[in-house]
Amino acid sequence: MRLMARPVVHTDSLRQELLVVTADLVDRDGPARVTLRDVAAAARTSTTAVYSLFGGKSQLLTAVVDDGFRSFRDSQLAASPGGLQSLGVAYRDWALQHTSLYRLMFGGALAGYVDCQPSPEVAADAMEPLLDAVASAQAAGNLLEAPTEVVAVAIWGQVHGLVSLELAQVGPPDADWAAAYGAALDAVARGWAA
Amino acid sequence: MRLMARPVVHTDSLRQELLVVTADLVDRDGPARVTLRDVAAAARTSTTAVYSLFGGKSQLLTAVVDDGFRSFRDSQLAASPGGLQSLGVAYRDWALQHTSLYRLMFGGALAGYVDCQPSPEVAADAMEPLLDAVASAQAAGNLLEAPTEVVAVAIWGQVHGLVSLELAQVGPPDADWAAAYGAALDAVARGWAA
DNA sequence: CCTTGTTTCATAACAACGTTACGAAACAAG
DNA sequence: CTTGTTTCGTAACGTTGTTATGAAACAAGG
Repeated sequence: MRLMARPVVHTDSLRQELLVVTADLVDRDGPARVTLRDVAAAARTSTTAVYSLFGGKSQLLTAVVDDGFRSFRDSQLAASPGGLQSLGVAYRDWALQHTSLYRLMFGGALAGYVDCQPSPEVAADAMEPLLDAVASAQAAGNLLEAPTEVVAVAIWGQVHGLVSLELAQVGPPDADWAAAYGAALDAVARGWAA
Repeated sequence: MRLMARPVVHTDSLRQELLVVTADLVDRDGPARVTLRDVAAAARTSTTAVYSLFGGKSQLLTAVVDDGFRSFRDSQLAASPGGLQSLGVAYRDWALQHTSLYRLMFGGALAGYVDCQPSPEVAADAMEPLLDAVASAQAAGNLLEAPTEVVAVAIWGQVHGLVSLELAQVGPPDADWAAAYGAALDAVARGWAA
């Protein structure tokens, strides 16, 4: 029989708590101002918990980013019935409702400031609604017959780029981002129409 | 007459040297691994120089980013005679040749990991070739008559998004980015055609 | 009930970073 | 040579991620 010792506190529920608390801090103060000490204090534990449950700060942030991609996929799934345009609108809506998380998800990996690249399968899952929409639009003869993945990646990039320029506030200071986004969605639709 | 004291070493040429050295380090090790001590050592000076010449690390990085936008604008200007498609190709070429810098320019601001947002007028200058190309294509009747700035921002975003997804390696692991980019440029052209 | 043994985790130490404060270095003037 | 002033390299500080240490917590055996 196994010798039981001090009871385990670094359990899976604390893991969840740490994820929530970290996501909150990221959303409130931005990724840069999130420290392990703050995370631990907010979860009423010590920094050791992060190391025993995640392995370190980058793995914690990676887990937060993965959760972000899952939440994003859910919102895409909900918008799926509306077709491609609806996916595009939902994309920006989600990003504007989770600005800091979106910035961490894409900007973090881009800048290389944290080693928090999303797990490939999670990112792939997030892209699935778009892939399906592209495939069915192609099947219906409404979309160009280029390889589905190529079309989907291209559309994703076009949509992501506008949102990320808007969030980074790079570009003309008085830019009308909503108008630009709407016009871009229309252009995307026209550009890929069969 | 002014009382001369210890000769000035923190001169403008040292400022340039610091910019070059920092850009080198960013390009070699990525923005995250650049420390002021390394920068100072590489420029054979002390960290004080960064503070007296720039004010701090964020201002140094901002200056590097601004230089990046200027170099980017030069490459866009060189591609200007080829029209919109040529600008698009040059965009990705420059990004792939200055990956770390590009990541810092856009990912840094997006992730908020450093306070290094580009100076607005420098970013605006970088966008000028695109604005001009859009304006003249509109004048020639080849492009939609939506507000020039809206069209330009939308196109920039579409192009930037694909490049940034490629650099961040977010997306399908076996994605054919070159193909996706080429197809996207064609789609952009079709989508905004008059 | 106390001792022993084992596991678990909070605290404290460590190294590295950005930043600031200090004081030596370097030269003009008297 | 001394004094005065400016300049900048060195060293100190506070904070960060990470690691090491030892106390806390409980089961088993006497």
